[in-house]
Formats: sequence, C-alpha cells, structure tokens
Amino acid sequence: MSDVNAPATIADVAKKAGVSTATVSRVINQNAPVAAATAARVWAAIDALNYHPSAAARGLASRKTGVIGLLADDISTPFFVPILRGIETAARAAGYGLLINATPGVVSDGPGFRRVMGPHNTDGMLVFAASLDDEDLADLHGRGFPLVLLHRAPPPGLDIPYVTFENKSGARALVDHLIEVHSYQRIAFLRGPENHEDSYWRELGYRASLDAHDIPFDPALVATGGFSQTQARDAVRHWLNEGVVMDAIFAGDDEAATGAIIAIQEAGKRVPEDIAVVGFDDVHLSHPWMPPLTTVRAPVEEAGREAARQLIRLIQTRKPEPLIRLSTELIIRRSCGCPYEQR
Amino acid sequence: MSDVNAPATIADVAKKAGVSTATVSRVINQNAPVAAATAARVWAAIDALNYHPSAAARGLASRKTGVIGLLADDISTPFFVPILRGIETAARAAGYGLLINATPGVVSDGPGFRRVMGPHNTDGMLVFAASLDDEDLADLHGRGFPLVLLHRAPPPGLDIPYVTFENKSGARALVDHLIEVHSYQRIAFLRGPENHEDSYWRELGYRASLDAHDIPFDPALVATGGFSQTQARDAVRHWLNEGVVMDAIFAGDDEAATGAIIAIQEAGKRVPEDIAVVGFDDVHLSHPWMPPLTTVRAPVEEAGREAARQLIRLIQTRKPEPLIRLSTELIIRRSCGCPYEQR
DNA sequence: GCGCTTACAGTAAGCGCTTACTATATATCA
DNA sequence: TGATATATAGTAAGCGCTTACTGTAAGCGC
Repeated sequence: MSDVNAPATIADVAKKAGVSTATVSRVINQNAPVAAATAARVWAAIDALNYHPSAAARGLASRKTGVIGLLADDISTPFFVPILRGIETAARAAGYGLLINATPGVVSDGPGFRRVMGPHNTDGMLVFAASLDDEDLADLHGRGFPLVLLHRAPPPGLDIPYVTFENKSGARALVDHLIEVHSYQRIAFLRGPENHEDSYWRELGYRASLDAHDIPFDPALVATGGFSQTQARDAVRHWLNEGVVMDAIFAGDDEAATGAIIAIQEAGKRVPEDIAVVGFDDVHLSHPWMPPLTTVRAPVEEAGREAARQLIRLIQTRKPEPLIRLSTELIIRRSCGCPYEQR
Repeated sequence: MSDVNAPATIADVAKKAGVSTATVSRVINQNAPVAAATAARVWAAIDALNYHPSAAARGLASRKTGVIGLLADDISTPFFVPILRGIETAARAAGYGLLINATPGVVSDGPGFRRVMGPHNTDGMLVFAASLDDEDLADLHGRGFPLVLLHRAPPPGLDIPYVTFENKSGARALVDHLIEVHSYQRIAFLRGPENHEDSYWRELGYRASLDAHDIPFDPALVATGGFSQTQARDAVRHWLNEGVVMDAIFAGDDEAATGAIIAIQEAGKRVPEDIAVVGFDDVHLSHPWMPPLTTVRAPVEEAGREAARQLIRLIQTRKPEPLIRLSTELIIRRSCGCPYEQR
C-alpha cells in the first residue's frame, strides 16, 4: 500500500521522484520543458502514489477553476437532455468539469449574499433560457465573466455571445413545402409568445414563403398559440367557430401543433385530410390520436456542443466569436398530408 | 464602484468592517459566536463589496469541496431527467454544488492518471447505473470516499449504500390486477437482462402473485425480453409462431412491452382484446399504434432526491443509512384490458 | 574561446480561506 | 472578592498547488 492514509500531495510525488514540486507541476501541466527522463520518473511516482492533484489547491494558485457552469431554469424541456449531452461532451473534451444548477442562479442565502454559481466557482457559465435575469446577466458580463447564452437572446445593449438556430429558413422551408408540394393556399400561423426570438424569426420565414409564392398575407390567419397546447387549441377552436377557412396550420412549435390537432379533431375534422398541421422543433410529441407530425428539427445537441466550445474559447482567449446560427432540417411526416410509414 | 478590478477578498471585507478575517469567516460560516452588531457590520461590508468567497480557497483550507458528483453512463434514459431534478434539488437545498460527468468516470489522460471526478474535486459521488466499474468502485469505497449507488446494486462484498424501488411488490400488484380484475390465467413474463437486480425482483413478484392465486408457474411462459424492444419482439414472435397460448404478457419493462405489442400486432392480433400487455417503469412510450400502457410507476425524482440526501448525510456524518427502497404505484391504462380515456 | 541564448530544474512567495491557539472583558459562583 | 467560566475576537500557521525568479550547464555564432 502506498498511501498510509491521507492522499498523496505534490510534495510526496516530488520526494519520491527526487525532484522539486515545481518540476512535478511542470510535468503535469506540460507548460515548461522537462527532460524526458525526469518526466518519466515523475509519472512513475504519480502512478505509484496514485496521486491526483487537488482541484482546490490548483484553483487557488492558478486562479482558474477548470469548471464551467450550466444554469438552467427548466430541465424538463425535451431540449435539455441533448443540450446537456452536447455540453458535457465538449466540456470533457476540453478538460473542463461541468457544474449544474437547475434554478435561478442567484439565491439569497442569509443576509443577501451568495451566488450559487459564478466567478467564485466557475471560469464561465452557460445560461440556458431564462435562468438568469437581465440584471445579473449584465452584472456578470460587466465584470468580464465569460458567459454564453443558449436558447435565449441577450438583453438589448449587451453583446453576450449566444447560439441559436436558423428559425427563419427552417420555417421558410416548411411553408414552402406546404405550398409547393401540397398546393395549400390558406395557411394559418400560430405565433409563439410575445417578444420570443424564435417566434419572431419563424413568423418572418412564414411571411417570406408566402411572399415568394405570391400569396397575400392575411392577418385573419394569424393568431397567438404561445408555444402552448391549450393556448393553441383555443385559438384554433376560435377560428373554427368563426368559420375561418384554411388548408393548413403552421403551429409555431410542436406543442402548439398538438393543441391545434386537438381542436381540429374536436370539430369533427381530420388531420391532414381536412386541415394539415405542421409544427417546429421535432420534440417527438407523439400521441395515439395524432398523425405523425411534420416539423422542423434543430440540431440541439450540436447547439450544446457549440455553446460549450464557444464558452471555453472565450475563457481561454477572451475573444468571443460572432453569433453562431445552426441550420435546421425539414422533417416530413404525415400531418402535412404526405404519405409516411411509421415504425 | 467598490471593486477596482479584482474581486473582493475576505481581507477586504475584514478591513472594511474593522474586524479580523477570522471574524468574517465566522460570520459567513456561522460556526462560532459573533456579536450581533459585529455580524451586521460584516454583512454590510460583504454586501457593499459584493463579496463571494472563493470556492478554491475555502476548499483548500477546509478540505471540503462543497460539491457532490454525479457519474452517469447514459443520460438519454427517460429516468435521467427526473433523477437529475431530484438530485439537484436535494443538493442545492443542502448547499452543495453538483458536478456532472456523463461518461466513465475514470479516464486515462496521458500516462495513466487523472480521474475526472473523485476525492480531489468532490466530497462524494452518486454513481448512476454502470458508470463506474467494480474495481474503481471498490477502490474509492475502500479509501472511505462517500458513494451512493443509483439504479444499480453494489458489487458483492461491498456494502455501498444505494436506493432502489419496490420492484417485487410493484410487479406483484400488477400481476394481481391481471388475475383478479381480468381473470387472466396464462400470463407470460419477459424477464430483463441476466443478473439485473430489477428484473430479478420483478420476476419474484410475478411468481409470488401466481402462487397466491394458485396458478402453476409455467416455464414455457417465461422468456428473456432484455428490457429491449427488439429482443422482446423476437421473443413474443417466437411464442406466437410456436402457438403458445396466453391471455397476457407482463413485459418486464415498458421498452419490452412496446416490443411485445409490435409482435402481437404483426401477428394480426389485438392488444388488449386478444392478448393484454403490461409493462413496468411508466416511461411514457406512447405511439400512435399502441394502446396506452398499463404499467407500474416508480418515484424516480424521489429516488434522486433520496440518493443525494443519503450521500450528503454520509459525507457529513460518515454513517450510512440502511438501504432505501422506494415504493411503486400501479398505473392502470388500457393495455391490460381496462377501459380508459386518454387526453 | 567569448558572450549569448536555451534547456532544465530549484527556491520560495503567495493564492484566499479556515481554525487551533491565545487574549481580553464580562459574568458567575462560592 | 478572588477564581473560574463564557462570550467574543485576534494571531498566525498552514491547506497543496503555480509561477516569477534564479541558477547552472550545454549549445551556438563568430
């Protein structure tokens, strides 16, 4: 047995290898020339003692934690797992640890202090969706703390890097499909929540497609679905009660598409035969009573990976990259009217 | 502006409050008596300087990291998110950070050393499923490093605490339902992978139910479904080809249930009218061509919470609790033959 | 052969906290 | 009232690393 009780320290390794602690440090960090023979002796000592450098000591001395943080407000979204996988993969590949906090990052513990995650325990943070309010975001960013946003645009005035998807071109392709392949003319749109980045761009894609095909934009065919099943259902119910005529509904997101389908079926109509419905996100909301959904898939795992890479680059070089916008992919299934074999 | 550039240190706070650093430390950690008036001055200084203690310095001095680690091999299972939520909640409530590693915890980086997660950067670890092999488990546990297993039983000989579910009584209740409510007599069982804890106990529950109802155990009605859709499908196909007669199939888990349903439908039979199918886990594997699945739900989030609590208690008191076994709940839907309204 | 760079390695000063000791004042008790 | 707790606070020694400085010897151009 090599270790009596306490874990080995760098001094133990140094003594065993017959060198100074500085040399051991150099061997481990490979940040200064060390003769091959010396390095070999050091590695042997490390192995023999089963030495693992103390993260705390290392962090204290180097003023780096070797850890990135992930702040998330809602880990239940279908996006979370792939994003996490992407982040974790990139972080580990770069030798960083990943600290997770699944709720607002600033918690008042006792008299007003204590940020759960921040410069004191991470080298930078990934901020997912609305997990940090604008004020804290501005504060941290103002102090020069590396931050990358995911699934959220920076508040006005702050140029914090973020990764996002090609919402506009994705929506455009989707609506193009409805028009070009299915010859639909009256295509309704259920927009997402107010001021929602994604929703804004998807609407732009929708309108661009109409324009390109010389279909006049009809405000009566636009309502708010709020990226929510119930809100979308109600909106579509309302259209149907009013006798609004339409061939298809572009629901803004898959959640809303589900609500639209419910409303259509309630009214005794069929999807896609009577009204086609398409969504966005491809989060696999399949239900027995629903036709497989035509939608747009975003490379979610890649987004996580890119965000982590971007953050780590920011930490290491202090130079942010220009905005990263990942492309989306059209997923044709049955709800648009196309034939499709499930299973 | 209070901070010129570098973040405030405990010395800055001490100076501003007119006390020693020791006193500031005592105020923050509340681990020694400090006069109320003094504490107030200290807190004011902390606020004014926006002070956040350095995790590294704290860890180095106290030999504690304030972090627990989660080692997971597969974060894509439907269990992962609720488990993570449970863990995160419990960790944060206890003031611990959560470090995540989504792949084997021991990685050889360069000449043979470097454990990504371990005593050097965490106070204890949650080991999910097969994320750490027996050898490393034994090594870490042998050194007295706090470990709690999740979704996995300890290797023989090591009494590492773990949390698990009432698999047996859950399976028992499920099969009781099939027999008592639906009067099925020929109930087949698809067992899980070899040597799988959960599978073992589910089979025991299955047999206990048969026994209790005086139904003889028929080995011909047991096959291996491997907790896998394709394996289960093949097993059921085989039964059907052989002309084996059965009223119902207890599929071991929901994944296998899906496979069983596919095989039954392929054979031109209906679920549950011709053969009922029930699963275990309740992971919401709904598909358009499947009846809603009758199954057993395990309190997954609670498992995460309990595991984290258990680990933290172990870290703080060094006294493990006896095995925690969480109870399961029967979820009746349509695939057993019961009437049921979805939506 | 001389001055200069370069490769390699040691010395030692912290990094920002915690905590064992120690010190002082006030309270308590017989 | 002198002795002894008790409450409160300061002193200073590390915790285990990294790294700026230094030192030495070998290599190199001329």
